[in-house]
Amino acid sequence: MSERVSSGQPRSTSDPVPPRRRDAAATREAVLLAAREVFAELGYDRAGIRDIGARAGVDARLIGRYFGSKEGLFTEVVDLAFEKTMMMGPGHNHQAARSLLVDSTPEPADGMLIALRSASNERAAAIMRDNLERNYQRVVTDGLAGPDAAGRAALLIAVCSGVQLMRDILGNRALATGDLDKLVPYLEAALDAISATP
Amino acid sequence: MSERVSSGQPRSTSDPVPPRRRDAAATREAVLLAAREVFAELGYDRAGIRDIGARAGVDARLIGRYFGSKEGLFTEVVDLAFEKTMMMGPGHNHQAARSLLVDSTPEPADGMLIALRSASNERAAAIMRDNLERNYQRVVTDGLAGPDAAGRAALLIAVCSGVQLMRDILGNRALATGDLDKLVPYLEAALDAISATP
DNA sequence: CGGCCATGTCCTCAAACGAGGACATGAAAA
DNA sequence: TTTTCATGTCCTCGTTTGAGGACATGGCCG
Repeated sequence: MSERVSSGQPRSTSDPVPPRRRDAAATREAVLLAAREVFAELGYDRAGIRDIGARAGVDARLIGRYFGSKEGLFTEVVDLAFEKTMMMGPGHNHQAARSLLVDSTPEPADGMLIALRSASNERAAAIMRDNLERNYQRVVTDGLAGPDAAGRAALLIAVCSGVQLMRDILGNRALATGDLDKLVPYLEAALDAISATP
Repeated sequence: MSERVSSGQPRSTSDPVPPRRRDAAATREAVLLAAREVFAELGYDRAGIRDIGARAGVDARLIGRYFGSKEGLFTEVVDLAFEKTMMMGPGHNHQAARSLLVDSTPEPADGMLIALRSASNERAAAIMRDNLERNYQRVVTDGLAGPDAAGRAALLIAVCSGVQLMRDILGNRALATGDLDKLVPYLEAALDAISATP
């Protein structure tokens, strides 16, 4: 089965500093960071507040006090995760295609990973939809000229989401091995076809 | 394995409690149909064998006897769901784009819906990846000329998956309302950019 | 016509989940 | 220094999940 976080190893992967006693802000931050990791790995449903608390080195009950509920925590995590994301549109498509196909670390696309793995939950999907439209999609829309900018921005995000789904979540072999560089021009052309002003 | 369906009509959506006699084949069929619906609605994790059994009008325990486990049932459902799916590639892209954007019923894309909603589970993802590569992706690949046909087929499927994710699962408003017909040419052009022989 | 095995139904179990209230404690305020 | 309240910890509860074994029953074969 998947690895369980041991109670004796409470430190987050990016938080190597142990001496934190009573500091609400630092605790909140540690919980948010751990939650972001766990949500990205397991999705909303499979991520448990016990896992998150253990990874943050914090009692699970504290999450309820700070964020109200698991759903409240998820909302804040999604806010953070979509703050800086991969850009698309004219002038960005080559980099986006490369980033999606050949780069191995999906670090900046953290938000999308959370979205893909949490899509099965209706409440989580609604939270992500609102945040996506209000922040990320808005930025992409602003970068587009021509008619139907909002719809085309949604298409661009959809294309990138689909590639990431097939590659990182389903683990499709055609997108995991071989000459992925050869596929970059195709994906780039597809993005250009949507973002180019007609 | 008798082929008759004497004890009832083919099960349909929201079938409450049909009178079931003793017919193993019909029972299997009813369970598979109900499971396909429930998996498409809720995804692998949230779908319970109790739900499936209730919708099929069958004791939940019977599922364990017929299919071994929930995972075994899922495997058979995925086999069925990808049997006939939306076609992509040269000559199909306009119809595919229309089907994804303006058609409201995602009935033929049943398999993709299951895939999108079950992506969070690693075991389910592996089952779908295998089936997708072995059946659906293979057909799309055969319809493509030129180099890197397998990778480009994966890209085509990825694009369509992404659109369906944004539209049907996340419920993005830019892809749910308004003049979706105006977006069809963009999506079609994107698909063409991938499937056209360079 | 009668036996019998496939078919269907019921029970339970162990584990994991989210959420909540009572209590200890340390760090800042007076 | 003393007070005090935010901060952190532990407990339980009720629910739901997937899975398994024992028993009733009915349709087909002998």
